[in-house]
Amino acid sequence: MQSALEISGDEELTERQKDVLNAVLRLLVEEGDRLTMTAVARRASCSKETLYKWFGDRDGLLTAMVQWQASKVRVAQVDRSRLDKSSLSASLERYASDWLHVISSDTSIALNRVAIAHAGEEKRNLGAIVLENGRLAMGRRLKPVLLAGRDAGLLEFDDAEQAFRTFFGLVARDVQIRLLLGDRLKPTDAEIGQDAADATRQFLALYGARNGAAKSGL
Amino acid sequence: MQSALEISGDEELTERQKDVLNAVLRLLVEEGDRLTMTAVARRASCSKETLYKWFGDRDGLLTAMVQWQASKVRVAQVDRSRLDKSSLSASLERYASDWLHVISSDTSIALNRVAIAHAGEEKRNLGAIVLENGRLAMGRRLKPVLLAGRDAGLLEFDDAEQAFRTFFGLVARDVQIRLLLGDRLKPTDAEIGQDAADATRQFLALYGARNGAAKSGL
DNA sequence: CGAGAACCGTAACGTACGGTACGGTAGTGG
DNA sequence: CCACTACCGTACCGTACGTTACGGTTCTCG
Repeated sequence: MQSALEISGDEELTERQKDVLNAVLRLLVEEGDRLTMTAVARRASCSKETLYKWFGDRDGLLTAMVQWQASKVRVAQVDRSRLDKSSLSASLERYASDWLHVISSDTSIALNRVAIAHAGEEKRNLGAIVLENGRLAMGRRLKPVLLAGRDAGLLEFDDAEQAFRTFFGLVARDVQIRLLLGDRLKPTDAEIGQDAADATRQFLALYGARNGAAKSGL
Repeated sequence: MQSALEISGDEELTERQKDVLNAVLRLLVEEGDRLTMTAVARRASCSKETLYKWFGDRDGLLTAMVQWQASKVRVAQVDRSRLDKSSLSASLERYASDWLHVISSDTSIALNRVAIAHAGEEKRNLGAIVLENGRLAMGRRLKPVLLAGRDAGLLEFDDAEQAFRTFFGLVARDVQIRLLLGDRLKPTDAEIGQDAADATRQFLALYGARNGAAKSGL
């Protein structure tokens, strides 16, 4: 048994419940927000009564699924020891590549779509959950790397948040919005690798030390 | 009278019909995709019968509204004569500022939300309409400016599309996705001006001529 | 003025779907 | 064996909302 109103996501979910949430996710990728409770029950081979007992209502089911997925977002951590120019560059490139893979995935697209559709609602704001565990979590993870790079004299910036946002822009560009709007873009692994390398090179050109010409305005 | 299936958007719309679509837009900003035909009729002071006669069905109404709005997206055109470093910079900054204003507006957010929610549907793909008249239209308008800048020896790049996408990333960064997900961000005019100036400066640092260190990878 | 079109306001229809109830089965514990 | 729990499958209920129908008003045109 499980209270219908959990906050943190993955805690206390049984395997069976995760199976159900997986079914929800698959259905969401296929059908978008039009999925029905009946379809979920059939796909997960469970009864609607169970769905309502576990998750409260339709919104609770979607929220649980989004929280559960959000709790799984993990991007490679970087060891901040022995930071030199090439290891910093490699870390940034790794981040960029991971991030591009995430936002290009079917599940991320489906999740962001449903979160955007339900953004700004009073209770159970899916947009806030996805925002917190997507874009904002990325910022929290990358910022220490940027600060370490500055401490090591490899980067120059005043505001780590501004620097991160620039990096974000150079990496993501128009990819996410185009995919969300249904553009058939789907970059290949090779393209993602290339884009990550380009973005990293551009970021270092703008914020790398010994490049006074390109210092950010802030 | 009007066929329910128009393609290009603003043609053949009477003032009264535009009033109705304006009501739809206002309602969409307030309520999102949950707006009902009854609410539209009440807000627009028209009968549901009229709505159905003019627009066919609910989807047709939303499509007409999105097309109509899309047909209104116009960003300042730049005169390509007398292109020098400062006029190019001013043009880019103007573009960046206009674009940030657009994507920060309530109507753009509402429109993109509904388009994303309905993206990838078979018929009447709102995502495609918004994509075509938003991001892609921006690209078509800015590319000639970039090419003119290259012809004038002010910019260096191989692929105008790649250069534009970088500019797009530097300008938009995480603003659009955050707003779509419900983040209270709402940059002020002053912030937009600052961001536009920063993005332009960064873009010129990367792609401006006489800056060999920062050439794009492609 | 009369006929008809265009439209408003509202009542009515049909249905899809969220949510509930209930009977049936398997497992568990005493 | 009995009581109990947890669950499946399905039938069922209530309602919101898309869609249609219709009576009444205004306007145009002859």
